[in-house]
Amino acid sequence: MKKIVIEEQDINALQDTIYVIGGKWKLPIIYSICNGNKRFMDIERSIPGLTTRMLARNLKELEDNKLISRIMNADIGVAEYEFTEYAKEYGTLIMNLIAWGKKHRAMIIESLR
Amino acid sequence: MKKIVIEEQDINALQDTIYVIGGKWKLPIIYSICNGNKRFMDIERSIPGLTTRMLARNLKELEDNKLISRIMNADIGVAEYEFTEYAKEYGTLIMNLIAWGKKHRAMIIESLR
DNA sequence: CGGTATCCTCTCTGATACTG
DNA sequence: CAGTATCAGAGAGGATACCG
Repeated sequence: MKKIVIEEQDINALQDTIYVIGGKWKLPIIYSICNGNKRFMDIERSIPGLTTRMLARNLKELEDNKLISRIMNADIGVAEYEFTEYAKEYGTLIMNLIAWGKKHRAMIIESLR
Repeated sequence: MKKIVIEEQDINALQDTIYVIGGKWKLPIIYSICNGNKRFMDIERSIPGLTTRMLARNLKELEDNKLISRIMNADIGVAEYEFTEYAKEYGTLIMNLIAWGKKHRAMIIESLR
């Protein structure tokens, strides 16, 4: 039986982590950019139900957290969004979260049978 | 340069994960139980600003997700909450999230200087 | 095209009182 | 002690119109 020991400051770090990728649209947006969408319009159209207001807000938050970068291409007059190298370093962590989510869902479903 | 590849169903798993430990009070509550608090009153008093309503609701959600278990001790007339073995299996993941949160915070602070 | 501004709704949260 | 019930406020999110 393992023992969990967490310090108070860790809780703050953990809440920060969750906040950065939390909310209704952050992950769908990340997913969309993963799939090659770079422009505002492309991202917006790739996510059903997402409004321009929420997209603008969430892109700004992700940018503030250095997970994506906004590059204004003056030549062609459009902005492009892409992942930062910083974001890419955390692919493994994301994968761990995904793996946990899948196991968790399976466990909950099993427990309801 | 690493490439991130995420499937659509992964996004759902990820949102589930975040939902389970998201919100304002889940992590402080987990932290409190970590520190040996087992009874409703003890947990409530250990977290400034937490109301009985939110504690009751969050304990129920954590219980629904099998992360904690509620044990009614009829002999002494009190309920006790404790982590499930299931929750303990994911200590490593929690630690990874904490580590990420700390590095992330340091990076953001550094970028603002 | 790539956003802002405005208004509205709805959920989450807070304060407080009450109960077995 | 361990909650539940009720009401009210704040903030996230949605619909739509407008702007450089």
